[in-house]
Amino acid sequence: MTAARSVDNQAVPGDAVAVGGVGRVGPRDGVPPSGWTVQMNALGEFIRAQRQLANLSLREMAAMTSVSNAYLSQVERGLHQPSLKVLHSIAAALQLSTEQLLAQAGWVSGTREAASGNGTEEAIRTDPRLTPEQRAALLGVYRSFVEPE
Amino acid sequence: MTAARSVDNQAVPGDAVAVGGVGRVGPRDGVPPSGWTVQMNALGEFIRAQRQLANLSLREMAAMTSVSNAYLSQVERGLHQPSLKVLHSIAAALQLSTEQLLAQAGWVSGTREAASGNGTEEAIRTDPRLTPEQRAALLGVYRSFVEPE
DNA sequence: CATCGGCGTTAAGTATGTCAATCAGGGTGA
DNA sequence: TCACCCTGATTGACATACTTAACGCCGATG
Repeated sequence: MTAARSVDNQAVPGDAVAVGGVGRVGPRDGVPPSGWTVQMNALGEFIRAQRQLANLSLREMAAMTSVSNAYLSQVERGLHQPSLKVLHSIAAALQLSTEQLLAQAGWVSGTREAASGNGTEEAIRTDPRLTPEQRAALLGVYRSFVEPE
Repeated sequence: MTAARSVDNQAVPGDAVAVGGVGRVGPRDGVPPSGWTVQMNALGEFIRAQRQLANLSLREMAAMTSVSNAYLSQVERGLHQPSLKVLHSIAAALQLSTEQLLAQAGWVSGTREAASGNGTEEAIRTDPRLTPEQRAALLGVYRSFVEPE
């Protein structure tokens, strides 16, 4: 765990995936014909991560998306493939574009700018809400993260 | 049911489908909770057009996509909302990108540029070069900077 | 004419997405 | 302690996606 905020992670018996290991999911294109459940899993984990990052409970998100918390739970755990409609609502609630969600699920290969990753630097640099000192600090942290050595 | 459909035979193209101009209202709405059949219709028409353009019969396309011709027919007629899996197969068969199909269906808003300042948050959250922990940490710092309270 | 084979559509069945109600656990305050 | 309220997870009922087997129509061949 070691997340900044203690996310009350109450795993049940069996406790599936700890968020620790995976690292990141790369956008891989192609048509994985049978490796399907993998994508559901990746999508679910991504959604859960985003939701927790936004400090939303399942029920809060359910209210925003008009999707039942029960189903959201199942989607996040990779038990179901959500429809377009649901996916779209989720993206809206998380303030993401549908494409980004789809990219995470491995469905859509495009996503030019998100893949490069240096969009973050640019965003920080041009963020009008930050003071120069804050900008510098944030950039420093970010660079220390992404810099290999 | 509701065979409000004229008996016109399945003559191939040439028949004007001009049903009074759908008119693609605007890229403004997200997903109008109830007005969503419009998009199914648009998607279906687009698929049918593309298929005929490629000189494919429903059964041929069914073979390529591993989706039954019957279902393809219904999708093209706007009777059903295909799942991601099916949509992806269709896109492949028509040699289109999934994004193009989704765009036609009106699901992806294309370029979502929100200059309202949360661009940084989004960039951080979707940066593939960050681990989940790093994301959470960076986001925490950023929020502490811009926090209004 | 009759038969065959292709076309798109329909009917009925199965699989899967989705919801409302409920459960078990944990934190908080009286 | 107990009573609350909120968290995520489960269950059973229903709606929708999807398939297989048929139908009616048309053109080509015999």
